[in-house]
Amino acid sequence: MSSEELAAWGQTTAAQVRKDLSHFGSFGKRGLGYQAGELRESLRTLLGIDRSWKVALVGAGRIGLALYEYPAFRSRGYDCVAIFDSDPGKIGTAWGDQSICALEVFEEVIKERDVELVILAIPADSAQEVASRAVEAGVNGILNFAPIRLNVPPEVPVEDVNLVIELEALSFQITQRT
Amino acid sequence: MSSEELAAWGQTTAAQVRKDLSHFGSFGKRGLGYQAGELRESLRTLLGIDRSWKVALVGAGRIGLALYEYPAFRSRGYDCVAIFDSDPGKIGTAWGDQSICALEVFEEVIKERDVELVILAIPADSAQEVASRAVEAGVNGILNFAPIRLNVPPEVPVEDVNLVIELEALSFQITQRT
DNA sequence: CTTACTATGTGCAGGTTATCACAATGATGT
DNA sequence: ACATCATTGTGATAACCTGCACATAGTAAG
Repeated sequence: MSSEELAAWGQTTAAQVRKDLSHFGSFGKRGLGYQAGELRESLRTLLGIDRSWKVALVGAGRIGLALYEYPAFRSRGYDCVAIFDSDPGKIGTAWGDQSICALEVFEEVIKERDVELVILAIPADSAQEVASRAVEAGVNGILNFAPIRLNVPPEVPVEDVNLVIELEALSFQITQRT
Repeated sequence: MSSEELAAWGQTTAAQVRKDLSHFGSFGKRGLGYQAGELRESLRTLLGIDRSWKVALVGAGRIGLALYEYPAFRSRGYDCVAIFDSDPGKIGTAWGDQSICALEVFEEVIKERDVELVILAIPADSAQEVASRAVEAGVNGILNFAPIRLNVPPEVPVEDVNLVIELEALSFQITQRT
């Protein structure tokens, strides 16, 4: 596979592909291109996705459920090993093989099950508190669906998914188009 | 409100705030700062979010449901005026005040209800087809949850939300941290 | 009215990112 | 063995973005 092909696939340019890859090493053969399977495995290792990650889901609402049932999730090695919610009516009930835990036992469960990533699918007003507790409990990264900027130490990466902002970005581009 | 305050709020610098705003005009008063409400309205107009947008949801699965029930959605002026699904068992049933339509009547309904934005919450293998049909039917923008790069004409903006990539970005950052 | 003060808007400099273009290099065929 | 061809990896160049620093302009007080 040539950088040209990879570029077409990823909506970028051949030079960009080569520069980006060269940042991490030399993966191709001159005159021939890249051996796809081999490149794939190198990148998987490099990106840290050649292993499985233990994930906890906070928030057993509709977004939480959608994520929990998302097939690509498990197939890509993200194992949900705990679910939390603040609603007493949900605590103790189960989704699949996971029973929903109370936030009171958050730290305890996180440590016990060696959770590395936390997904926050809760309202904005409780997100900061849970995020701080997660960091304190030793979590390594946070995927945040709450529409709020989390304040966490810089060594803990946070990825934000803000659905409203995505829609607003569309609105802006359409408005500009004219 | 000073650019300093705005910067602290948005996790950036005062100079950045002023530069960004100056791109679109002069909103502040020297020696005084920005009048928050006034700035807010100017930006809303600028971003095209000072009005409501008609949205169609394609895919009445768990992700679709989570989005449909997401309160921030409607409160920000995004009105879901149609829901589509390919599952015959779902067609005709209703979510709230919206009855689920078949994809066979997609173009018809899109045009009839003046849909401007389409949210794709369907599997990757049917996403491209629906996207093309949406563009053909005159839709102005697409919010895509399918893990695939959509091929659409450049005048139709697409925003991608790829949950797996978000998690993988976290994995990468954590892996690099060491 | 004048002076002191505050915070904007912006020219400039530094740094980062993207693009170009080509020498280096390995494969292929004669 | 040699020439040809294809495609990489990378130095040089250009475009872009960020942050600084200050002249500018509006406010407030005496």
